[in-house]
Amino acid sequence: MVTVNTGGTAMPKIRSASPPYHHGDLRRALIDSALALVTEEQDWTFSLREVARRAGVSHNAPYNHFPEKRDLLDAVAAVGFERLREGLLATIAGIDDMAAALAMSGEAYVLLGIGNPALYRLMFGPALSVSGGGDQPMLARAAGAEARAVLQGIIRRGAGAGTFAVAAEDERAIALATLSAWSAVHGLTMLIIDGVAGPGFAVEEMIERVIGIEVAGLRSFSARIRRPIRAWRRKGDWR
Amino acid sequence: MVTVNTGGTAMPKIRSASPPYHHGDLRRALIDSALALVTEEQDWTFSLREVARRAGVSHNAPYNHFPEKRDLLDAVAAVGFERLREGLLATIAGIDDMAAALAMSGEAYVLLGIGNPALYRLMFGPALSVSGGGDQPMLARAAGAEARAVLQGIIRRGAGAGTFAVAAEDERAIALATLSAWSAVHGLTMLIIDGVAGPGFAVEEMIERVIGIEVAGLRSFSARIRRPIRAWRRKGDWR
DNA sequence: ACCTGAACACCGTTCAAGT
DNA sequence: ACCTGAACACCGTTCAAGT
Repeated sequence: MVTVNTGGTAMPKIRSASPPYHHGDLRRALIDSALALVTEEQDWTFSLREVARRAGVSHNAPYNHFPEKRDLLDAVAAVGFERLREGLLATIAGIDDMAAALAMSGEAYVLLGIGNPALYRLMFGPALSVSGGGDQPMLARAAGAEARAVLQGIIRRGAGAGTFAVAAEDERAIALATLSAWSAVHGLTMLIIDGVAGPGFAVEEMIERVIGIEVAGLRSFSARIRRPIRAWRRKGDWR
Repeated sequence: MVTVNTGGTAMPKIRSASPPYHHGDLRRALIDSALALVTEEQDWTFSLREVARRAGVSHNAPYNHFPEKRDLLDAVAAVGFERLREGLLATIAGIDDMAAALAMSGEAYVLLGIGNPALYRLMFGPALSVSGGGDQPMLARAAGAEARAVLQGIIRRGAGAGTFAVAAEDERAIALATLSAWSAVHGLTMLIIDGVAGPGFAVEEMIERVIGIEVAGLRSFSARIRRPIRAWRRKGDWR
């Protein structure tokens, strides 16, 4: 049905290094098709066969590039994390006040997340799930770590400047403060996507308040909260 | 294959009000089977047919009680939210210091969540997703709102006592502060479940720090963070 | 090395029956 | 009202081929 390059009688090879059959890069084409599906359908539960259909290949062609469907999801999620990281970096470029940088990157984080909810869910859903044995997909994990490193850099620099109540040389404290900031924006993003944040509040209003409280906490945190040990510690309580 | 009540020749009806065929309550049995599957397999992507098999009925029997598979997931998620709410209530019973109550309930929240990761994912995953038209499942939404109300009650009472920097009569501010606390514990729970929080930190350590910063923020939050409007506001940027 | 087509075991959902 | 069995269209994955 689909005809390509019918104009030429002899199809010259673009490169001498024997390019793959179909596209220049079917692997990339599959990832792009999957990204388009996630974005258009607002749903990450697409079928591998549908991705193949969209890329114009048989339903088995993907197995030449991804051992399992999960590996394709992993690659798609990695692209999402790369875009997220680039968005955060672009947002904080040239800012010297790390409290402002954290607030702005936090806002960008949430807006990016809710801008493509299905992709965001995919990034934190099946791509990261461990689910037993075998070799795990690792692309999303690595890309996610690089995105988190942007936040961690802000916290570290702010700790050095005295902006946050974190000892500048204490990498563990810096990592924990980063986890706190990440939890806040990740949780808010998820709650907005799930439609349980609000209702009756504008997105901007929720972002501003949640991040404002987070920044205030990072500035003033010092005393250790009493940590009550309870029967709930036993995880078996919740079957 | 399965024989029940072979001892009696005549099977007497327990109630005169003509009970359903199989169990006393197949609907409940299906929910229980699904809960057992989620808990044992550590995976919420079970098939409806498997649930039916486990309950000892044909693969179509569930359709007499749930219009779609999603409605069963909704009911299962609702049970999860009810258990969560009960856990939070039991944790804070008799506590007068609302900062301590928030810290303890936050700790209980995360421990309950990571105690059954697949159920927690199910609660915030497919059960809540809106996904277009038609009548939505609403059980999980309602049960989730009741669980959130526990946190909101703590914030409201703490606002009245001057524990948190929230005007006691400002219900909108109370709701936003609750959203902040919920985002923190929800985000942390998800990050731990996904295996991206840490690594190298004990769960207790992460919980204590994240909740400590959250409580500190709720105590000291006042100034409005400058809210920079950026190109990122346009959601289309992140395709 | 890369792709295709047939095949297998499974799934969600529908439909025509049965009691 | 509640349940069963056959049927439909689909899916992920495997296998034997083809170039």
